[in-house]
Amino acid sequence: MEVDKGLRHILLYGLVMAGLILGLKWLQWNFLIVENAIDLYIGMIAAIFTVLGVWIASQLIQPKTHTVVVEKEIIVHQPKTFVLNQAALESLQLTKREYEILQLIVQGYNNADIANNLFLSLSTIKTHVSNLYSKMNVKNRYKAISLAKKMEIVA
Amino acid sequence: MEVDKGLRHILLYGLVMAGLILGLKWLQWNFLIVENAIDLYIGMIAAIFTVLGVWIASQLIQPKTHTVVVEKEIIVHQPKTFVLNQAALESLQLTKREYEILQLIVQGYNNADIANNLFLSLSTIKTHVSNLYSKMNVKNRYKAISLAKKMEIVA
DNA sequence: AGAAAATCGGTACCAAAGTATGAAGTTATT
DNA sequence: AATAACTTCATACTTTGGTACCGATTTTCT
Repeated sequence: MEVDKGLRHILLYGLVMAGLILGLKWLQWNFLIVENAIDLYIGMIAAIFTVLGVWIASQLIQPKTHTVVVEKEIIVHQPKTFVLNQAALESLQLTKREYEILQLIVQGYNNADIANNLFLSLSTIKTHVSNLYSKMNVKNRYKAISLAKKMEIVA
Repeated sequence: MEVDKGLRHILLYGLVMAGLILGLKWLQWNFLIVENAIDLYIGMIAAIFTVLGVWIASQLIQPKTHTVVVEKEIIVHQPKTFVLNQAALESLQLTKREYEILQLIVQGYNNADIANNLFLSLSTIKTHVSNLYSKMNVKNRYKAISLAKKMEIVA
């Protein structure tokens, strides 16, 4: 494509040149150019070839490419990957055990299961859970679960 | 800026022209151009002004801008819009009341709240809830909530 | 070393959740 | 009209969850 265009231009230029030379020859022999009229003749040639040069340049100048970046939104129905909200977790001032138990509560374990899981007595779990609720300012596991998820402190 | 540049070019062009004319005059009077050498002379002028034309054009012609649009993909995480899984819901064979109560349970209501909400007695709610759990094959509300959400039968 | 916090455990008590069973009225469906 | 399913309510009971105390270690921090 580019090469074809270049070739076409070169051929066109050659033909225009040939035509002009012939035209000039004709002018030269038929109009008995006087010595004093040589300036006018040269001026004509200068003007014609200037215009030719302008035309050539206009053909050869490459267009500037202007890149426009358009943002295309891709909506993905994908669960947000869990990122622990460290600040929120610290704001609750939970102990390690309390946080550990909270995570088990979120997973749906009951107190007895948690006790067995951690090799602790049921009373201990109850104590921890109760303290946990106090710190979270909730009154039952369901509220604790919702809050913990909303605060992004559990997966 | 644009105007200044245009003016500069016009002045430059004038000066170049003046210089060329002087040069040509000098060539004309000092080299005793023979009649037969007129073709060479004209050729020179043609070439010089062609180049001049190209130069002028290259300076003045604004390159055409070719706009290229590039799409940049941006992933947007959007919470899944709830779509009821009708088939899953029907597979449980819940009654209207049971499903209604399930929805309230998912929203975190306790049995007493549900009773007040539906203007029913606590015993009635307990009965419905118990039957509901039997059909869902779970033993408490937390499991019922997780299952209902997993089955996509509640928002 | 001493104080404070965290951990573990217990008892007692109450509230809520859940099960089992029965009964009576209503609504569909054949 | 008869049957089945649904709805409502009640009683009695068991389990689980939650609170309020308490005491005894262990760990952490100053």
